This record gives sequence, C-alpha cells and structure tokens, in this order.
Amino acid sequence: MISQTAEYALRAVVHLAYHPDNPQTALQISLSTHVPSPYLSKVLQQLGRAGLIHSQRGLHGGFTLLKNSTDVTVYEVVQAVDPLHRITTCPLGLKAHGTNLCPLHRRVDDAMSLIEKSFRESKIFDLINEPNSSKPLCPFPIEVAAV
Amino acid sequence: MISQTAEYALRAVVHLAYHPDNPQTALQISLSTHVPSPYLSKVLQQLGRAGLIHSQRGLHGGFTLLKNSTDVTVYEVVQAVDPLHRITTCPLGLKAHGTNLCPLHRRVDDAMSLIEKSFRESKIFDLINEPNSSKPLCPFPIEVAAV
DNA sequence: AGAATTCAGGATATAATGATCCAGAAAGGA
DNA sequence: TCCTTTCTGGATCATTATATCCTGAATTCT
Repeated sequence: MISQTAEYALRAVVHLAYHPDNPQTALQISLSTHVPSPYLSKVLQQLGRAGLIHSQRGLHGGFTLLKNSTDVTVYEVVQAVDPLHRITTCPLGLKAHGTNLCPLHRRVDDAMSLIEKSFRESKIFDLINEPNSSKPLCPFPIEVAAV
Repeated sequence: MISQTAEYALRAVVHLAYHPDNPQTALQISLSTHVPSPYLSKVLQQLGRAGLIHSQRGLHGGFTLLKNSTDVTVYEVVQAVDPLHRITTCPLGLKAHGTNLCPLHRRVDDAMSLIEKSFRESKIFDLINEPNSSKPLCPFPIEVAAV
C-alpha cells in the first residue's frame, strides 16, 4: 500500500515532531524508529531535498522539522519520498479513452483519491497528540526523549 | 498503489468477462489487454490456482471465468495475485502497542480499509456495463470479440 | 498413432526497491 | 590547527518484482 520507504519517512518525521527544539541525529532517529540507520540516512536526505526537514552537520547537529507539526501532513511526507501517482490517462494507451478513464481505471483511481484525501487530512501533530491512544514509536515517550 | 501484476490480473479478468462462453487463449488476452504474454501466462496461472478461472489445454482451449462476472469483485482479483496486507500488529514490534495500533499505523491501516471496501464493492460486471462510459480494454468492443 | 494447439512449471534475465559501506565535506570544540 | 562529530554522495550489494524462454504435458483433430 505505502512503500517501506514511505513508512520509514513517516516514522522519522514523527520522531522529529517529538523533538522540535533538539536536532536529532540519524542514529537517534534510527534507534527510536527501528529503521536501519544507513538506509534512514538516505530517506532523511530525500526529506531534506523535499524541503521538509533541515540538516546540520557537526557536533550537536542533526535533523529538525522545518515546519510546525501542525502544518505537516502525512501526504506531504509520503509525497516527498514515494509519490502517489494518480491515473490521468488510459494505462493501455487507448486513444479513444484519452483522459476519460474507463470504469476499471476510474475505480482504481478513485481508490487512490480516497487515500490521498485521508493522508491530506492527517497532520503529524494529530498523530502524536491523539487522546486515549498509544504514542507512535514509543511505548514510553519519556524514554525516547532521553535518548 | 496496486501492483503492475494486480493491474494485469484485473485486465485479464475483464477480458474474460467479455467472453463468458468462449475460452480465451493467453495470446488473445495478451493482445486485448496489452500485457506481455509470457508474463500474462504467469498471472493467469495465479488466478487459476486462486480458483477464479479455469484453464483448458489443447485446441480450442484457453481460460474462462469460473463465476459469473456479477459475482466476481475487484477485491477477489487483487487478493489472488497481490494481496493487500492489512496492519494488524505494530510494525515496529512494540509490545506495548500490541494489536492496538498507534495513531500513525491506525491511519495507514484505515486508508487500506477504504481501499478494501471500495474494491469489495466493485463487481467486474459493473465495470463492463457501466452506462455512459468507455468500455475497459476496448475502444471498440466488437473488435475484441473478433480477435 | 501422429501432428498441432495450448497451458504448466522451472530456469533465467532485468529492473526497481531496500539496504550497506566508505571517503569526504562541514561544523564545533580544545 | 587538530580532533571529533555528523551529514553528503557515490559505489556497491541483496532482495523482490517484473519479464522472458524453453521443455514437457494435456488435449484435440485427422
């Protein structure tokens, strides 16, 4: 449904959202998100190039969210690393269909639009502040903060 | 969103739904669906093993749908070749979450459930009989029938 | 029985995704 | 300046998904 890479990116952004004021190193993020750290570095690079996070080298460096978590959506994160490709023309290349999808592709694309809508409406802030539910990434938020 | 294989399987089933009474060879299906025929053969085998289609060797053999297209859903076809894996336990393996997903995975899984619902409600029959729309696979249904 | 048709299954090739490693650049502190 | 920390980018590897090929088995027709 969503790629492994998109899942990793979401975890990383959630982790950064927990620490808006402290740059988090790739290693720290890796430990709390359970994402293999060399691969995570690549994913973080993609998020950086997409303008979602800032990176700082050197001692006390690391990654920080560029926007407040209230202004970052799941959609933006997924789109940054593994964009959802909507169907805009007939995948069979039938000219007679053109931009007017047949019922088969219409329904598949409609399904994608449901996903897109759902992801656009989910803000990272909401994920980490939902009442009466466990916190993403951390059984014990205090521990993550202490890493 | 859905894999190439699932897309191919749907095209093949739609083609078979157009020809409930005439076994269609892999080559015929390949031509009308624009799916590379050696790969299509593998996909058809999967559909056969899943019990959706019947295959017959020899002259005048080919593939036929086992059920009426009114009784086959998009969901069944996708599930046969590339099943949608719902999230049932925390992907990070956090025991504290258990089967009670955190908001992040809850939303991703909710998105999947939307897809699942949409696909369960789409019958192949409806795809090929939707009024006021182009027909799946074929700009000119009569041509496909003539292949 | 023999020839043609058609699917089944295994082996293999190619491409995309996921994952690792390392040398180098940027930054901070002593 | 030198050392440590930390990200960057390139190269490489492993795994999975996609695609092809070929031999053999089942079926039909003559």
